Amino acid sequence: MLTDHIAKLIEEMLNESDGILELQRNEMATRLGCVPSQISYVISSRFTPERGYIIESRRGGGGCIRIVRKQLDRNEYLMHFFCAIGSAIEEREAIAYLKNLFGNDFISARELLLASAAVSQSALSSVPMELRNIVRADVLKQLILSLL
Amino acid sequence: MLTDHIAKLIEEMLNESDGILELQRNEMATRLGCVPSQISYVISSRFTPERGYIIESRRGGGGCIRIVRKQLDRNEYLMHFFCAIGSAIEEREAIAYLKNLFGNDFISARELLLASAAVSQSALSSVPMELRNIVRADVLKQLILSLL
DNA sequence: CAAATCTTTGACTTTGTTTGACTTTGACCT
DNA sequence: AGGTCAAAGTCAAACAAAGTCAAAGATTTG
Repeated sequence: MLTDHIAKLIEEMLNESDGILELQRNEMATRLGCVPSQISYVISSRFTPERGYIIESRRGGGGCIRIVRKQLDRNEYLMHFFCAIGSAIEEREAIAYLKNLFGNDFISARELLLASAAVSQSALSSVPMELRNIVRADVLKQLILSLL
Repeated sequence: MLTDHIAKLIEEMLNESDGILELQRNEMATRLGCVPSQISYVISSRFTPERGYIIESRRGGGGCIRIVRKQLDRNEYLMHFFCAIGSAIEEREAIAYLKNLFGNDFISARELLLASAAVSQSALSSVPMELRNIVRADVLKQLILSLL
C-alpha cells in the first residue's frame, strides 16, 4: 500500500537523521509519484503525537514539514546519567554534566543557563564548605529527575 | 529561503552590536542581490514589536533603518522580582514565585519544572535546617539572574 | 455480503515569499 | 525657496508551499 510505503520511507529517513526530519511535501509527492495530500494523510494517520511524534510545518515559499520522534530511551539515558553522579560534585564537573545534557538535546540553551545557575558557586555560597558539593549533587540529581 | 537568510544575518549583526543596529536598505539589498522591499518584508514579518524589536527609520539621502532589540522591561521586571526575594524563602513561596514567572511568560513549563526541582526540599535536604531557606533564596536569585 | 474503516485523489483554501511599480520623505544644491 | 536625487515606504500581483475536506475506491471485519 502507498501509505505503508511512504510511512516506511519517513521512518528510515528519521533513523538516518537521528530522529529529526524536515521534508517538503510537494517535492516528496512528486518524487514518489503521488498527490501531495497523500503525504499529509500518512503523517496525520501514522506520525501522531500518541505514537511519540511531534509535527510542525510552515506554509508558503520554502515551506516544509518537520517531524520529530520523541526518544523513548531518553529516560534510560537520563537514569544512567543520574546514577553516574556521586554523592558530591564540584561546580566544574556539574556544569560539564549539564553541557552534556545540552549537547544531547535533553535541555535547551536557556535551560542549560538556568540549571547552571542552580548549581553555581554563587547559588550555594551560604552552604558550609564541607557540605557544598554534597548539596550540589542533590540539586543536580533533582534537576535530572525533573526531566523525566 | 531568502527571508530566513536575511533574518539570520540581521540577527547576527544585532548580536555583534549589542542589540542596536543601523542598516541601509538599498545597500544591503544590493549586497545580497535582492530587491530592497525584501528587506522591508523581513523586518516587518520577523522583527516586530511583539517579538521585542523597535524599528525606526529615516528616508532620504543617507537614510537608514534602525533596529533595536529590547528586552528592557523584561529585565526591569525580573530585577523587581529579584529584589522582592528576601534573604530566606520557604519552598512553597519559592514555587509561587516561579509559577508567577511562568504565568508571565518568562519561563516555559519545562523550565518551571526544572527550576522548581532546584529549589525543592529534596534538592536541599543535605543543607542544615537553619540554612535551608537561605540557600533556597540564593538559588532562586541565581535562577532569576540567569534569565537576564 | 454488508457495514465500518482505511486509503487515494483532487479541488479549493490559507499562509508565506518574492518582485516590481509607484509614493513619500529628507538632504543638499543652486 | 525650489529642484534634484537618494533613500525608505507601500501595495498589490505572482508564486510557492502546506492544510482541509469530501467523494470515491479499497480493505477489513462481523
